[in-house]
Parts: sequence; structure tokens; C-alpha cells
Amino acid sequence: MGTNAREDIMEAAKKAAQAHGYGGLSMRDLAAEVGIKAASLYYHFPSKAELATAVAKRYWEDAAADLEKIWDENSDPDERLRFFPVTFRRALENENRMCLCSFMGAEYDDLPDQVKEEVQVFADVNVAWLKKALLASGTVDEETGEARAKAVFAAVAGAQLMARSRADISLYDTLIDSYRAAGLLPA
Amino acid sequence: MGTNAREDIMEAAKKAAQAHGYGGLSMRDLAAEVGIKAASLYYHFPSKAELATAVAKRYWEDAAADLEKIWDENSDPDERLRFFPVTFRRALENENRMCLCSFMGAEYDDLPDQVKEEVQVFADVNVAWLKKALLASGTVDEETGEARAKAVFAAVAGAQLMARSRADISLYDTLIDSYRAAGLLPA
DNA sequence: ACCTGAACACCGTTCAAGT
DNA sequence: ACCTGAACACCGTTCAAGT
Repeated sequence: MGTNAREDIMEAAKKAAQAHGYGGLSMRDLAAEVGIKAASLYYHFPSKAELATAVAKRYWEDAAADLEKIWDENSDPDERLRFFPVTFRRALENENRMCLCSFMGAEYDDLPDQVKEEVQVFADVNVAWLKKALLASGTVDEETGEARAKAVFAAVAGAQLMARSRADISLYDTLIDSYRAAGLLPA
Repeated sequence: MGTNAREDIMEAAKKAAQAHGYGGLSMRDLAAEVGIKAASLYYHFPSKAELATAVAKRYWEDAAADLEKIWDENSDPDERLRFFPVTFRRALENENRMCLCSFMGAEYDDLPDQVKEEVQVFADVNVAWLKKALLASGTVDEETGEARAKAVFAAVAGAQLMARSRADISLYDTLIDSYRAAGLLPA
């Protein structure tokens, strides 16, 4: 598609992994998508594991950048938190895809170690941002902030998973609203 | 292992699918686990799809029975709700496995239709029980009960997913505690 | 009734060979 | 520098054949 094969491969691999996971990511299909032969992929990436590592790494880097943007563009603490679920909604909007790292979290047993690490960093990045935002909003105190940040992350990931399993994005919205009504997130 | 091959196959398939998903369920490995050849599996089940359908169906039937038991053995509404996360904890206790239907929910795009249906019934059964329990406990009113039941289900599934992705069962407990502290579940 | 070996079209991966 | 065809050991599945 683009002019940079390595870039095209990573982009196509990201989309495929968000729909089919690491195990379901087919090197042959991926190559066809990019317009080269499967063997050619191995010129750009030494293995499927290395490709997935690069993709997962950039996935959390992009997520970190998005979160920074939300932070900088909003000064009201509750407003920042209101935007968090939007980033997870975007995957569903994109042909019912899901978070790469949630899918790969499920595939834990079959994941190469380096991929596992990048997947965990994604969660770390999100939890750190949430903790910062929750503390700033006064939703939690210093002592419970970490646990609450993890809880919000897990709950939002769970909402995305459930909505995907029904291909129903309105269910995602219902779930997030219900989290707010229950007090997990500021209303 | 047992005396009933069909039973052994379903049990082994359930455990494998809880660890590797539908896509990661290998008919050859499964056959080896049961002590027969891969081709022999097709005497008992016409296809991988049919096997997975049977497994997923019994999975929600067993879950429904477990939930009924919790209901009958406890009369205090909050006490019943306190037991709900225990059923999802059990999978993690069992060698860091996860809910068959959460894993298959992620695999939505690659799931045969019949399997998809059974996966959805699992969620339906859990949500129906939760709604009943939440209404009985007075946590919610008739109007918000359905959404709240779905929210609890999604959040607990998300907690299990996050804990699995770190192979850390204490993280699961932390998350459930935090849900309670936030007000999603009765403390 | 229950199981099997051999075959089919797939898969990720390797590698020597092409331009 | 970038790509490829052919081969390897895998996979789910089929089927004719065994007991």
C-alpha cells in the first residue's frame, strides 16, 4: 500500500492481531495483504514473534501518546477521565476489533516471552495514567489509587470484550455508563 | 482416562480451550491427551466446531448449575453476590486458565456460528442470575438492574483476563476488592 | 462400535537462489 | 536491498480400511 514495506507489514499485522490474536495471525494472509510472498516477511522481521513484539511495542507507545494528548488537551480532571473509555471504543468502531493486548492477554500461555512483556507494558502505561488522573480528580486517595486504576482498566477491557463478543458497540456504551452510575468512574 | 471416550474428549477439550482458545485447540494434541489418534476424534464429533459447541454448551449448563447452588445455599442477598467472583476465580486457580467464553469472545471473528451462540448463552445465564441477585440485594432498581448486571459480568471477566495476563491470582482479588470499594458490588 | 494410516490442503519457517 | 520457489514439519479433516 504505502511506500515502506516494513511499515505496511506492521500496520496490517496490528489490524490482523486485533481481530484474530497472535495465534490467529497468519503470516501467509499477512503477506498477501501487503502484496508480497510469505517468505519475504522474513526479510523484514526474523520471526512472527519479533514482528508481534515490534507491533505490541508500538501499540503501547501509540496508546501512551494518545493518553498524553488527552491529558494535555483537557484541564478538568473528570473530563480527562471521561475520555479514557473513548480510546477503547475506537477499536470496536474499527470493524469490531479489540485491544491487541487484551486479546494477547487471553493468549498468555502461547505468547513468546518478549511479546508478553510488551503486552504488560501496555497495561502498565494505562494504569499509570489512570492512577494519575484518578488522584487528580479526587476520586481516590493515594492509598487506593493504584488498585482503583487497575480496576478501571480491567473493567473497561472487560466491557470491550463483552461488546465485541456480541458485535454490539451500544453495549459498550451501556456498560461504561453503568460503571459511572455505580461509582467506578466519575459520573 | 475415564471409561467414556466422549466424556474424556470433552473434558480435555474444555481445559485446552480455557488455556488456548478455539483456534489454539489442537485436535492432534487433544487426541494425544486422550490416548487416541486424531482421526478417531471424528468418530465421536463430526468436526472441531461440533466438539466446541458441545463443550461450550455444557460449560454454561455447569455454570448455571453452580449459580443455582450458590443461590440455594445462601439466603442473604449480599452473601450470594459475594460468591459470584469465586466462580471466575476457580479458573485462575486451575493453572491460570480463564473462562472458556471470555477467550472465545475474543475469538469472535473466527468462531463457527453455533459456538458463538453457546458463548452468548453463557453471558446470558450469568447476567440473568446477577440481575436477580442485585435486585434482591437492593443494590439497584428494576430500571437499572439489567445494565448493572451486565456491568458486573463484564468487569469480573475483565479482572480475570488481566490477572491471567500476569499469571497473578492476587491481582484478581485486588481487582474484585476494588470493585467493591468503588460500589460496583456490595461491600 | 470404535479406531487407524495415509492422504489432502493448509500453516510458520528456512534457505538457497534470483534481481 | 529486497524478493521468491521449493522444501520442512506442522495443522484440521476425510476416508477407506481395519478389528
